[in-house]
Amino acid sequence: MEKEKRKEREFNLRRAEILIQAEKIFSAKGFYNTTVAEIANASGFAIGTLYQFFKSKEKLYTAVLTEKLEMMYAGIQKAVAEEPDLLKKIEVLVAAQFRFVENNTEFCSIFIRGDYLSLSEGSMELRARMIKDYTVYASFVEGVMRKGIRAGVLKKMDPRLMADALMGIINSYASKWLIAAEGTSPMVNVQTVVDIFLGGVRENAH
Amino acid sequence: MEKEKRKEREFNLRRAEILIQAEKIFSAKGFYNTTVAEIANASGFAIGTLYQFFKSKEKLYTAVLTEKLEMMYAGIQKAVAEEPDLLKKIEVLVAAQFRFVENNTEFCSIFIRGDYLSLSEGSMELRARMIKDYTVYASFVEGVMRKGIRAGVLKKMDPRLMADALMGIINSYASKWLIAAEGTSPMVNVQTVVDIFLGGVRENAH
DNA sequence: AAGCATGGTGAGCGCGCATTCATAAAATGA
DNA sequence: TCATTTTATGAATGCGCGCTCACCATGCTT
Repeated sequence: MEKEKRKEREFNLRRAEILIQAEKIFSAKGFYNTTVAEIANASGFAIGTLYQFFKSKEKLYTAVLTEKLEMMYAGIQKAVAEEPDLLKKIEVLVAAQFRFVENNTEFCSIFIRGDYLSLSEGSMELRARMIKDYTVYASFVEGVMRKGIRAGVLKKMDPRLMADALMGIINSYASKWLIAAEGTSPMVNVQTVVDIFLGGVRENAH
Repeated sequence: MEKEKRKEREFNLRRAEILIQAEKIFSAKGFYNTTVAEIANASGFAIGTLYQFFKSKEKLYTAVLTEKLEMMYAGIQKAVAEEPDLLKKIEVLVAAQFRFVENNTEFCSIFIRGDYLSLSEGSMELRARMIKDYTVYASFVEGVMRKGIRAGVLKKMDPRLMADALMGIINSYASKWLIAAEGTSPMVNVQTVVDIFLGGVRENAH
């Protein structure tokens, strides 16, 4: 029946609108200082209406967090997979991550705040899911490193430790940019990250 | 007057006991899921008594966070200053930081949780102080890099970006260890961090 | 157009918790 | 020992906010 489809489309539109507003507010004030009334207000619905889309404030927060995060991980993995050159894969990864941060500052602020680490009881679920998603992604990065090692373009070293180091550098630059973000793009640092990660900072003998 | 001294000593002892218990609980459950009653209970005081030591829950949290953090920064800076060799300064820095993490897991968990990013209104104070302390520390690390560059042992590169990269790697390893911490010491990774940071992960031509 | 149903509404309920303060206990000192 | 100051106590208070639910409006069917 056609009706049903339209209904569903509208439902999803409304839901998406709520998610957008929630993202803005959670990003500005954090989970605990955001009220459901505020989100309802911003998205033009009554409080009760929100509860038709999301069972609880925590579920709403969970949706904001997980849906985009999975998109990000998937997008990066796709971009990296499409680059054949093993060393360039790393550059593509860094660039993809920075691009995502640049285009999703509010979302990333929520992520960095890390309120999901502190939700009570009920949402060990969310915590677990975030950790799982992260682990899967980290394993992917580790895989990139492993291939590099096999091919002889990267040093023989625990690929997981390599992956952690790269992700740490990226995270550091991204966080700094999110806090300071003065008109610049994080993309200007892609090459620096790659250079440091691949070649280190030591001035080698000439 | 001698009395006054004893009073003060006792006051500080009680205060310290409260801080220790608060650290434990905040670290386990986060700022928002910890109740003042719980802390009072754990430290063996009545609720009202806590308020003679700390004006509010936020002030208590602030004290837990800032007092040790300043110790950490000071300790690391001292250790690094005492090492004359410019390259070894970096190793000393990494080791000092990891040692602190190992000996202060509860405190570091609170720090990593980052609830201080989400406190409302009143504690823009705390947020500002944390950022200031961090900035000062980052400038110190930057100074270490700058000296290395001047001396020709490090590449000519923005020393602040170098510092951010190093701190990012350290942070990544430290966080991972705090979450997983299975009997190992984070110290086993000092050399890896230094190696990656100084020499990168690229297999250079032979 | 008149019922019927589905979805929207927001005032109010209930609860959890930070904070206070009247009172009790302890310390001080004469 | 008693009067006085200082410190400890935890029941009671007040408030903020997540969530519910009795009612309303819109649209669909006949």
